Formats: sequence, C-alpha cells, structure tokens
Amino acid sequence: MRETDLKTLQGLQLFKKMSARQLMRLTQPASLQRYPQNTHLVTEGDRPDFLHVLLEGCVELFASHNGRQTTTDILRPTTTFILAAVILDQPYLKSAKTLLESRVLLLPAEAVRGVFREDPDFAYATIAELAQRYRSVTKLLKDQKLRSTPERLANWLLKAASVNGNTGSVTLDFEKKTLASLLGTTPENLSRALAQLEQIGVRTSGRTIAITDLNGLRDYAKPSPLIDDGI
Amino acid sequence: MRETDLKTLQGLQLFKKMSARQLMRLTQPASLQRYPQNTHLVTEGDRPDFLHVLLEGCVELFASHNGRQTTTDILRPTTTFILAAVILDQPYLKSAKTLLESRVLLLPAEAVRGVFREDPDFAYATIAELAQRYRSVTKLLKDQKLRSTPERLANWLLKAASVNGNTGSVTLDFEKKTLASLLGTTPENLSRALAQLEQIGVRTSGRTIAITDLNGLRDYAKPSPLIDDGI
DNA sequence: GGCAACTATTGACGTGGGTCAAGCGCCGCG
DNA sequence: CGCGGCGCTTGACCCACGTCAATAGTTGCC
Repeated sequence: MRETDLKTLQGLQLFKKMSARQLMRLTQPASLQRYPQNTHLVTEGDRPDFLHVLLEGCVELFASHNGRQTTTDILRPTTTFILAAVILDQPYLKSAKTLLESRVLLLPAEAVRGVFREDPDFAYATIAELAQRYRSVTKLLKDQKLRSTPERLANWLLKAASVNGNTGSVTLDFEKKTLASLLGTTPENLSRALAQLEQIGVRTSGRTIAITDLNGLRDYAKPSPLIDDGI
Repeated sequence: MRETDLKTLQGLQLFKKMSARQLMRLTQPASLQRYPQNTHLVTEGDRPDFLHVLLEGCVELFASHNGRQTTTDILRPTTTFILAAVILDQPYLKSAKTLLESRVLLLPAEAVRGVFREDPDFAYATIAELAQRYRSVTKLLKDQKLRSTPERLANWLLKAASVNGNTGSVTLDFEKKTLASLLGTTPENLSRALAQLEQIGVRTSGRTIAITDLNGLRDYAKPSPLIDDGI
C-alpha cells in the first residue's frame, strides 16, 4: 500500500483521528485492488468480507428485485462503502460494480469490527459517519417520494454542477441509462426530461449538459437543504 | 419517571448495556410527556433538543416539500426516534406527530451526545442502532423504487399480519390515508389496490383487513429479506 | 336526534411515465 | 470499408396512478 494512499485514507473523517497503531491493524491485512470498468465487486445478499474504500475511479451501487433493477448511488473517491453491512455482519443490501477503472482498498471486515471496540475515537467517527449516511438515504427517499422525474433531474444537475465548480456545465463519465436508474426512471424518460428542461435553458449534447440559466433552473428545481445537501 | 418506564428503557438495545450511572445522567434531566392524538411533536427543519423515546401510543414521521407530503414511518413502542439528527446536532429531516394518545420520554440532546463520549458500550450500541436504521431506510428506498403500489401494500400486509401473530387479519389503529401516504400513494389508490388484492383473498371491511389466503398473498407479494425484514 | 365535518369509496378523466419499436449515431472489429 | 452492436433518442401506445367530483359512511358535537 502506497504512502499517498495511506494519507488519503487518513483524510477521511472516518479514519482521521485513528491512532497510527490501530490504522496499521486495519491496513496491514488490507489489499489494494485495481479493477477494470464494469467489474462486479459486491453482490446483494452476500456476506460482507471487507469494508471497501474507493480510492480512484467510480462505483455504482444498485439493487435488484423480481426482474427490476435500480441504482441507488454513484460513488466518487474518496469514500468507504457497505459500512453498515460490515458492522452488523449482515448480508449486503446492494450490489456494487465499477463504472470506470477503479482502485479499491479492501479492509477485512473482522478487523474493522475489532478496532472500534478498542478505539473510542474510531467508534465516535463511525457514529458520525453512520448518522450522516442515514440522513443521506433519508434524503434520497424524500427525493423519490416528493418529486417528479424532471424535478429530480433538475436537482441532480444543480448538485452535479456545483461539484464541478459551477462552470455551468456537467459532463457525465458514465452512461445516461445509469443516471436514469439513479433518478428512478428509464433512459427513454430521462431523454424526455432533458428535452423538457430545454425550455428553461438546459442544453444537452451527448454526455455534456449545459446550464444556461442557473437561476431559472433553481426556480424550477426548488432545491432544499432538507433533501439535497450533503449531510 | 416511573420505575417501569426505566425498565422499558433498559430493554432497548440502545440502553441495555449502559451503566446505571450514565443512565441516570440521561434520565435525570429527562421529561416524560403525555400527548393527545394528533399532537405535533417535531417539525422538519428545527434543531433537535431531545432524543425522543416512544413509550406508549403511536407516532407518525412524515416530510413535506413544495406542497406535497409523505409519511416515512409509523412508530410503535418502544423505540427512539430522530437519533441521527440529535447525534449530529443537525436539523430534523422529518416531522413527527402522534397518531394515538402517546407517552414520550424526552432525553436532552446534549446529554445524549455527552454520554457516548464517555461510555464505550453506549457508543457501540449507538453504532449498531444507526447501522440498523441505515439498513431500514435503504430497504424503504428499494421498496419504493422496485415495487408497484399493490406490491408494496401486499408486503406491508404480510409484515403487519406477522407482527399481529399471524391471526390472518390486520386492524389499523390509524387512518387509511396515513397508510396510503406511507405506501407512497393516495387514499383513492389505496382503496383500488385493496380492491385489486381481493382477487387473491384480501377482504377489507372498514379498518380491518382479513387475509384468507396467506400463501397466495405471499406468492403475489414476493417478500424478500433484502427489502422487508426488520434488520 | 340531527347537523357538520371528516374519512373512505367509487367513477370519470387526465397525465406521468413505462413499454415497444424504429431510426440514428458512434464505435469496434473483421 | 462495411458490418454489427450498442447507446441514445423519438414517436406511438398503454397502463398505473393522481386528480376531481359525487356519494356514502362515521364521528363528534350541539
């Protein structure tokens, strides 16, 4: 494991205050993997063996049931995933696959469970992390139940544009059908939603979506800190 | 605060392993409230002052946005609620109101945050609690995105019937429109969904819903431990 | 009892969004 | 270069579901 990766790991709020010794206990038995695009990492229903840390690339979390499938998250570095399953030693509720070539650190689940037994700082960081994730999913649920597809799209665009430093344009580095699934709709309907947003200054061209009237889009999207913000 | 209530509190996994001394620290400044039906307890967006514990009655959690409203949970004793907001000292994401006359214990938020700083057992219990809740919301999201309204209803009925000891019938102690909102639909459509389920042996009469063909209902609902179970 | 207010149901209707099919553009590969 | 495959878009269609309105049933209150 590279020195820079260790630094990256320590940059995460989850590991920030962990003692060097405990961190060793996690990283010693860890393995660093590089996966090509579209690699299946985790399967819904399986028992968790590792806490995953996405260091580079892009990972999709999705769930299937009864012939249907839906995306719940598109992850960017640096973040852990499937923390809750690891903590409870319960089956994964979601599957994961890479959307881009990715580097992922695998921390043995047993080691993770062991550490916060002994390290109060890590325990507290875990509490904060889980509480934030709980709130994030709650927001996804509200987004889904309280908004229409074009509204969800509009708010997603606002968030994506702000992450990109508000250049007024968003360029996807994954397929539109993945975005459709994340928004809880089909590729066909995503196309229509994008076409609909053209009226308020959203210009789509391939994988690049330009926002020409940010205020107009905001008016339409009605973003709320109780649904859309990070925490 | 009554002795029996203290016992009830200690029965919760969250407080089970907490030392008597720490528990005192929480319950000493706590206040026990009795609220009539339809009392507004908590408002979305407000800062959390208390960790609430529902001791008796029934509480609805719901969220509003842009003129729409949706129910996310219907709580039964004994359970805490709005834990994540209290931990992070962040605004509530949901509102709460009583559906029945209820008794609620209010633990000062600051005291709660203080205790798991000092009590590793409580910290660990909090981790487990939050991880479970995270998984529960994830399941709600999957339910919402992967199933139709009649399917959600069928699965809700199965769960409700099993809680009631599988007598083959479910009797609501709140309004149908609340159930409709929980299922992510309207009262009109809930009526239609119930009518539709009559074909597979679900007989509705007022607030009582009888399941005459449990296996038939299961076949239709296709319940999954990855969407429907408690944990 | 009787009225008012509210809940639940039912029907009619409209709309959002899923489905199916065709066409287009892009890319990789033979 | 041409072919096949895949992703995306568009149109046509249909179904699920929300909306509106009318009615019946319930509850509470004077």
